[in-house]
Amino acid sequence: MDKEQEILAAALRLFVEFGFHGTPTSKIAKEAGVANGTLFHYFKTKEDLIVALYNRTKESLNSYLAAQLNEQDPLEERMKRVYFASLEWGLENKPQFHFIQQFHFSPHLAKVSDEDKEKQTRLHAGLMRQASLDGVLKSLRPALIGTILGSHVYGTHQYLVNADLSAEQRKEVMEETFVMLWGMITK
Amino acid sequence: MDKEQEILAAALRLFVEFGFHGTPTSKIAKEAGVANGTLFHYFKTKEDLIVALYNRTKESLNSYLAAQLNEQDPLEERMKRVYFASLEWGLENKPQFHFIQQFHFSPHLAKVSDEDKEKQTRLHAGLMRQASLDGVLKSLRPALIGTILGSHVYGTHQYLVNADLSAEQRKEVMEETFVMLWGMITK
DNA sequence: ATTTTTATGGAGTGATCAGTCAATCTAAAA
DNA sequence: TTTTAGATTGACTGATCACTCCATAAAAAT
Repeated sequence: MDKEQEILAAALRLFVEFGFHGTPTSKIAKEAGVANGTLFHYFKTKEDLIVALYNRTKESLNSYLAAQLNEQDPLEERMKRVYFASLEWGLENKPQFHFIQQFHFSPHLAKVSDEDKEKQTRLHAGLMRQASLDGVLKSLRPALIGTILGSHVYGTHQYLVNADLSAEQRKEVMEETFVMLWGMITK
Repeated sequence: MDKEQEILAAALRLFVEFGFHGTPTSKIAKEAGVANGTLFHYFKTKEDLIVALYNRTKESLNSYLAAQLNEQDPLEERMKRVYFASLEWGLENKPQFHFIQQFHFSPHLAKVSDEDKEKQTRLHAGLMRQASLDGVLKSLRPALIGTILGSHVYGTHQYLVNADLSAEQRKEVMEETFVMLWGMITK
């Protein structure tokens, strides 16, 4: 792992534990095993570092989701795959998942460029568009469905993290909650 | 409004706009129209201020919900009332609602006492308990239902805030999403 | 009326932090 | 071999910040 990656990884760990305020850049550098100046060689400011960490984390999540997707599958199957994969990624990457939400309710959110935002929603937007064309969804405003879908994932993830269950029980919860979700948004 | 209230109100405004990090206590004091020392007379530390602000905000939300509740109503009606009231409170108090979520994903969450936590969940816990006894809910883990319920409210609120709709349209969305929610958690 | 407690002010302080800078190292290009 | 460009270091700095402290005023208690 090169120094840039080390810095990002260290920052993630510390931000989740101590918050943006609570982690000085000096501690990030020390935890990453690099000098203070090196951090600022890679990231012009602390805020740049925070935003870059967010963008790369979302990129990582999205490429994981994309890899799980089979274009031949029918729509419901693909949606289910994305749902499961999101939760699995969240369970395998708890700090990352937490960081994403932490970031969403911080003022740094405003610093994400439109271009990056578009990249980060492309996959989901595509699925939603197709579902709309197929006419399987309830005739609700698409944005409403999207938002509710997202919060359902976050909510279920939160439950899975807090109640530590066996692998089978977890799978069961995912199945149940997907059925709930699907029933909620389809005709 | 006394000085303590002024300080809390100012802190809320600034925290939502600039984050916990981005708002120095000196700015809070200035915005509240009090001296620096006065702030520390009421709150021993900045963190105390943040936690107190959270507790009082939740208290305000909960007492609003409690006021809407009619003990004679049947369970579904009471749940619907709480659902609607939560969203209405959130729309009337956007910064407060945002602050609550911002706080949830901050390390300050750990500083909320068990006693305060219990107070803040009492109302919802009571409704869930009754629903459980009545046997109207799906036989899922209660904690799962609770979590999903909460995130459904947050998600719907987020949509309502971003898509600025007329009062009737908002009401409609609330109706629709409550039906979705109710169908999802009941047998 | 006197004492005690609480509220308010604001200048002051030590610590901390984000970011700079000049020096050194590395390695690849010329 | 020499040059050049980027990578890395860590001491340093100016600014900022949370919090203190003491003076004073207002209110409450005696």
